Amino acid sequence: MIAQLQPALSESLFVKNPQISELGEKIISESIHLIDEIGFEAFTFKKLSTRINSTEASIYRYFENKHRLLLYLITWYWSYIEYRINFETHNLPDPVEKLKAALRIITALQEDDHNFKGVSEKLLQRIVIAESDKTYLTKNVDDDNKEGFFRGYKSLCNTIANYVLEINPAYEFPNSLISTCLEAAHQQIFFAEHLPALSNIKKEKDMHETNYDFLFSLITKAIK
Amino acid sequence: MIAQLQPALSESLFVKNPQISELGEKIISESIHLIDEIGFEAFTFKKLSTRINSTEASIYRYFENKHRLLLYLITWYWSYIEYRINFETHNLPDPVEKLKAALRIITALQEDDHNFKGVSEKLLQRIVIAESDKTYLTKNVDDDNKEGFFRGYKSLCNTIANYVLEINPAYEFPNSLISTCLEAAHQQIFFAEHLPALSNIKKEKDMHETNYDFLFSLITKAIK
DNA sequence: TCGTTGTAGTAGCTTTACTATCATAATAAA
DNA sequence: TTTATTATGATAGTAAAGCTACTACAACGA
Repeated sequence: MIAQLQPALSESLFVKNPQISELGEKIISESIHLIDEIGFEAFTFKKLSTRINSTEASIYRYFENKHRLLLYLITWYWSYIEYRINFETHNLPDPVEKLKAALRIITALQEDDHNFKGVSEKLLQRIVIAESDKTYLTKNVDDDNKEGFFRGYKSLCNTIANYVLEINPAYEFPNSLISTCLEAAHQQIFFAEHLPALSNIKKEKDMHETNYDFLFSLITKAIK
Repeated sequence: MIAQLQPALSESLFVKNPQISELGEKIISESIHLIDEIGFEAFTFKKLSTRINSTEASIYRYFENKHRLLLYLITWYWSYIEYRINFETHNLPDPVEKLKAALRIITALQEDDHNFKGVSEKLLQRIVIAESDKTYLTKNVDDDNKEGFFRGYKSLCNTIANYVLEINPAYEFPNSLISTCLEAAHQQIFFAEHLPALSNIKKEKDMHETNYDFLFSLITKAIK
């Protein structure tokens, strides 16, 4: 299981694999907490280092910069989601059921199941909601893409787009539809919490269920 | 016309109104060029000041920081879009036609029509595509929202959501649907250009038309 | 026990983000 | 015409961010 959860990380996402040393693990688990607390802009290696009783320079030995660390965390999250989707859809013959299962996993509030030492899936989901778009909204997208940093996200999008094509092979925009919904899946939660005028999802009662309903009906009607 | 295009900017978006002085206008027009060229992260008041032969301190007299300047630009863009939508839909009785007109304006490649001195709508649209999400993806969203900084965007979303309700008063998620589509409208262009695996819109041929088709069919099917 | 390698810490540098002070030119009010 | 106000510019300074060069040391295999 843990081997599965080691994401197929493009070699160059890190300078040195953080999963093989104690310091590396502390960097990962504490960066998740710190980014969630203060946000990615205010997050620095300096702050992280004092928190884990280490030094800035030591963290730079694992990650070239904080942007790469964020990319690592987000990539980890999506590969974890894709692993769970593959697991859950494995014996489902009906593509509609596969689509439902995938959407359930994506929209659900993640619980910490301690699959990997120190990684909080719950906090990671909050980071995905608030920070994931920043991984690609940079002037380096094209280079980062060439390096394969977005492979995990693209793969997830493609997996689900293929369910769509199984349901309706004639639908013209499967990838656009799914990327739109993957983005909306976290955007709508963010809007519900911070800009409620932009959403009909209410913060209080089963926001994640409502989000699922919204997206599932959006997809199924679109591809009918 | 120009009076109309002066966006209803919340007072506190700027320290001093940039529209009333030559320096202010240079700050606006050149910041658009500079942000488009080097991206918002690399953009600094220092770089902007040397470019307009002024000083950092002078720019700080207009905007508290670069984030507020970005907010100003994005707000300007959306109020310009809403103005054009109001203008174009003014005499349309059919809500479907209003929806179409709005979506056309949003998805179209903007042309510079020199409505306002030095402001390039074309470049502004590119900034919206690449940078607009960064206006709200911060730890300050709630405060910024209380200050009314997102009023323009929320108003636009609401205007179009009302067309949706006119078409189908029973539809449950008008605001979620439209905010999803407003976001997708620029995301899909970004994906087409930088992460093509996430989109079926091809960079070359009438990408904006295809984007319109994708979004229009998405909305109409969703609310049927 | 020597040398290689891996790992972490110290110290420094440059840039960013911002503020404070002073000089001066232009404009408006008395 | 003098005076006050405002707008910009010049200069300098601070704290933090982002990054790098250098050094220390422990573990290990030969």
